[in-house]
Parts: sequence; structure tokens; C-alpha cells
Amino acid sequence: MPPTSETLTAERILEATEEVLRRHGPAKATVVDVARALGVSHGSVYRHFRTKAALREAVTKRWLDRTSQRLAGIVDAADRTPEQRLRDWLSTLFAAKRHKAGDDPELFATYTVLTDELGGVVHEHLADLTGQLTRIIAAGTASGAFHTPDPSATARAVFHATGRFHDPCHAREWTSPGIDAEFEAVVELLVRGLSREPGR
Amino acid sequence: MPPTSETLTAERILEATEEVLRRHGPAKATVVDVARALGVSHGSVYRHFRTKAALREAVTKRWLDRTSQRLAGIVDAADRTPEQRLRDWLSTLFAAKRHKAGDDPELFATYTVLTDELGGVVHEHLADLTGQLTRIIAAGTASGAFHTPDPSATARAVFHATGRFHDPCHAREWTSPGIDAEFEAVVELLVRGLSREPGR
DNA sequence: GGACTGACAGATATTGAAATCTGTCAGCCG
DNA sequence: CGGCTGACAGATTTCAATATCTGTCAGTCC
Repeated sequence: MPPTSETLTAERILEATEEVLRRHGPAKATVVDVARALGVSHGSVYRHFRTKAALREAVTKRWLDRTSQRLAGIVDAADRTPEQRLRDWLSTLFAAKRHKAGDDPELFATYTVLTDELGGVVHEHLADLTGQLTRIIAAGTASGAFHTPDPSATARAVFHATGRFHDPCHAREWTSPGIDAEFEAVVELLVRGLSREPGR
Repeated sequence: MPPTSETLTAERILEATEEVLRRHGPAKATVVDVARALGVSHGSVYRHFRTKAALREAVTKRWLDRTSQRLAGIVDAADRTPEQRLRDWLSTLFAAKRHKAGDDPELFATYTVLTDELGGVVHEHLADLTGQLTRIIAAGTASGAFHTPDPSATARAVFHATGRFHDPCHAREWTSPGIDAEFEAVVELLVRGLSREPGR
């Protein structure tokens, strides 16, 4: 609403877009709405983003990157064992997703729709996350805590096996009562599979 | 189309419903269509199924049960070790789902929509499948091949961890090139986690 | 008498005309 | 200039009238 006569930057447009998406949802959020929220004409928005799809892509990338960055801090925590870091990383990912989905279900649904449209950005995001996982697992392999001939493939396996706890298409299940126990059971099984000496 | 003057049975209605769903999809399949396909008035269909939802439920249950029955044969195969049975069972489940999704994508999408509506039937189906898994894992625990304090909870964990390879919301990914390797990697990790003496 | 029909009321879906949106661009304004 | 506007063409969405569907039931027909 405030036409804030500052310069029109891509950043300001992205912020306004997020706000419009939060208010109107993905289907009804138009670039005219975004321009109106900024007090400019929609032509100006097209100066910064070639198409509506590009704008949606940029705003989604920003949203996904916020999660990546939170997780990146766990990967290199030198004071924790690889197993602890793996457990932390998976728990934090699950908690972050569940938090996003629970806090503002509308906005979460919005981004779920957006990520469905935007194959490329999502693919990069997943590559980023499995890359982080690979570093933890490789560290574990180096220290002898984990045992796998191919940390990268194993990282993807761990990521896929925990999909129920971070993939948006399972968001509905994240509020069911037994979900935490289920998460623990899956992580336990995976950690046992990764460890050289399980069953202790 | 053929008014087949046989008696109108629930079974015949279910067959006609499946055909109408295959042709028209879930959104456009009406009970008037089903009646027309059978050469009767739609009032007659309501004699056998109280509501359209009940009809959809019955036809979906039939469809889900076909998968359950195929898998049930693997559970008690006396000539195979529990680990082999576990691998067989998971592979067969994946193959069956992928086959259904690939063969007739329209029909698969139709049933995916239906299962989304019908919480109860699907929940029963999942309970049935995890029950089968529990029996395999319990057999493995008894023979010393597997090691878990709670076969039922572990069965659910295995089922959830392999969700990417049987949950319809991942159907799109079942045609991607690396999917078989990914499946093997996840199963490998889980079997290792279940086994008392892995890493050999 | 019991399976079936077909007309009916209320709910839901389809349709097409009108409104809005996307993306462009010639021109304005500081 | 260089960022911005606003009118425009074609594509998409909305909305209300119209048609179809769901579920019921009194009545038909064998």
C-alpha cells in the first residue's frame, strides 16, 4: 500500500510478491496486484522480471534457499559426530518443513503449487540438499562411523527414504499423532544401515 | 452399450463403473453414465449402492485389493529366506504400481483422485500391506536374520521409507532413468539396517 | 411382490459473454 | 538518456444463466 518512493529493486518486488502470494494465494496473485502493492505500474515489474513465471521462480528460489541455509550450518559442525550431525540435519529439515506447513498453511500450499510448476529450481534445491547430506555421510565414512562405497548415492537413498518427512506431498500426514515415532523409527533404521557395527 | 438382459448385480455395476471411469475420468464419470452403459435407469444403480460415493468406494476397494492379493502370495513363500521375501515383496509392490501407472496413466490418475477422497478404504489398504510386511519381518526376527524389538513398528518404517516407490504422489518419478538404482540403494540400506550382521 | 422406471427438487457442472490479466512498446518526465 | 507509464492485442479468468446430475419415491410391469 505505501508507494514508498524508494528505487524499485528486484528485492522490493520479491518482497511484495511474497506478500501478495500470502494474501491472495497462487492462483489469484497477479503481477498487476504486485505492481499495485508497490504503487507502480505493472510495466515496471516487467523491467525486472521478463515474465510472470520468472518472478514466481525467483520468489520460490528465495523461499527454498532459506531452508538450505539453515541446514548448511549443521553440515560442518565440528563439535559433533557425523551420526549426530546426520540426525540433527534430518530432524531440522523435518522440523523446518513441518513448521512452515503448520504456521501458514495457505502460504505453504502456495509454494507447493509453485514448486510443482518449477521443475528446474526445485531440482537444484534437491541437489543442494543431497549435496549437504553427502558431505555428512562422506565425513562419517572417512572417520569409520559409516560404511558405504558411494556416499553420494547413499545420501540420495537417505534423502529419498525420509521423503515422507520433508516432501510437501506428505504435508497432510505431518500433523498425525504418531508421526514423530515414525520419523525416529525410519532414522534409526537408516543410521543402523549406515553404521559399520549396528545391533549394539 | 449392450443392455445385456442378465440380472443387475453389484458386480456388473462395478465392472461398468470401472469402464466408465476409464473412458471419462473421475470428474466426468456420473452414475447416469454407468446406468446408460448398463442399459438401465440410474435409479436401479441406487438400489445396489446407496450413494455415488459408496459406488466409488467399492470400485476403489476392488482395485486396491487386486494389489494386496498379488503381494500376499509372497509373504508365506516357504522356500525363500525372510530377506529374499522382503526384497521380493518390495520389488513386486514397486513393479505393480509402476506397471499400473505406466500402462494406463489416465486410469491410474483416476484412482489416485479416488484414493485421495476415500480416507477410510485407503487406510485399511495400508494397514493390510504393513500387516503383510510385519509378517515377513517377524519371520526374519524369529529366524535371527533380522533384529528388531518391534516388528510391526519396523514394518511401518520400511513401508514409509520406500514410499517414494509406491506412493501415487511420486508416480511422476517412476519413469526417470535412475529410479531402479535408487530403489536398490534404499532397499539395500534398509536390509542392512534390519540385519544383525551387516557390512560384510 | 419385488425389481425397475422416470419425474422431481435441490445441488453441481457447463458454457459463453464480459472482465481481467499478461507481455509489449511508443512516448513521457525528471 | 533511463526508469517509468499507460494503452493495447491476445490469452486467460470470472460470473451468471443454463443444463446436467444426485438421490428420492410413487407408481409400473412382469
